[in-house]
Amino acid sequence: MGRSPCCEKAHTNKGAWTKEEDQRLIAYIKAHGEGCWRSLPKAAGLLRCGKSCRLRWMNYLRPDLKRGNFTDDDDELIIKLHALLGNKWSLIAGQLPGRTDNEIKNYWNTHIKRKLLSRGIDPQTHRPVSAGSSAAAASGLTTTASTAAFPSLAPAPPPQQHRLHNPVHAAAPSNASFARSAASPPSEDGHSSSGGSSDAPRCPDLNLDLDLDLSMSLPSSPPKTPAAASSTTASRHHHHQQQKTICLCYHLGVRNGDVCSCKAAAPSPAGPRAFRFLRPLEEGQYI
DNA sequence: AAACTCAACAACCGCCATAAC
DNA sequence: AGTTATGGCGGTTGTTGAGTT
Repeated sequence: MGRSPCCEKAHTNKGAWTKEEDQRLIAYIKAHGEGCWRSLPKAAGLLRCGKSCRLRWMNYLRPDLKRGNFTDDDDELIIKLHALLGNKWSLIAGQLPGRTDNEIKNYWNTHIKRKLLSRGIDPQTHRPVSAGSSAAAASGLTTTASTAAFPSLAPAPPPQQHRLHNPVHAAAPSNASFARSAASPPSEDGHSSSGGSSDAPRCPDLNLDLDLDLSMSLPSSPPKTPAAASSTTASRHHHHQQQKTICLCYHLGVRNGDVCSCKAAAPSPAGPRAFRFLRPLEEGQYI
């Protein structure tokens, strides 16, 4: 039995939002906070699907959004995160305060893809696109993802000061399955690789030497208000002031102890729906 | 000036995970 | 324990405006 529609489509507006609709939504959320998106439209006097309201708020109306151009640093950060996470736009957005997953996704598709292609890098695999790349791989070329994606970084020694304190880097060699799950490139057709085994070649020696400060920001305690609980994305962004350094494994949804031995403060999951947890993989199992 | 092309981005759609019943 | 409702995510499409012919 299929899902019922989230709203009565016959009585909802679609398409671009008007200024009046925006004002109604803003006013309502200012007065009542982010709450039940399903009932919000009616309560706010909007002829919109709740889902549409949520999207409009999250991607456009939220006051903490940073509008404007991405910097080169942002570009590089997005590329690095994409190399690590694939098309997990919400996770990537979590590392760029004020940016939304939709914005980053659009930016990726319109700017960064071309930027990488102009560098000769396949934007999905972060490996060289040249015809010889597969041959190079077959011949034992050990180009890491980072050097593939950032040729300019290749000659430089591994950075020390911002060396990942997250254990992905450290744990990967001792747990190849996680290394694959966290760092496996998305399939070539642009879809997420979560659909099981793929015939796309994996990069077994993927050594993401990410020069990132991957300090994650998470609520120090589970959301208590319905509004906070209703939106993990919002809470993620709203709690950037409460910086708490935890490991990337945690942020990726790996429970402490499954594959990560990091002892960093990984509090009880920040709310029941904060993450979609990965199941620890069996040896040799691929995502 | 009109027609066309393309980049940018807002919004929609379908699916998934999970809370709620 | 099973079913349904809801929020959230990623992929895709539609619209718009700028640039080009």
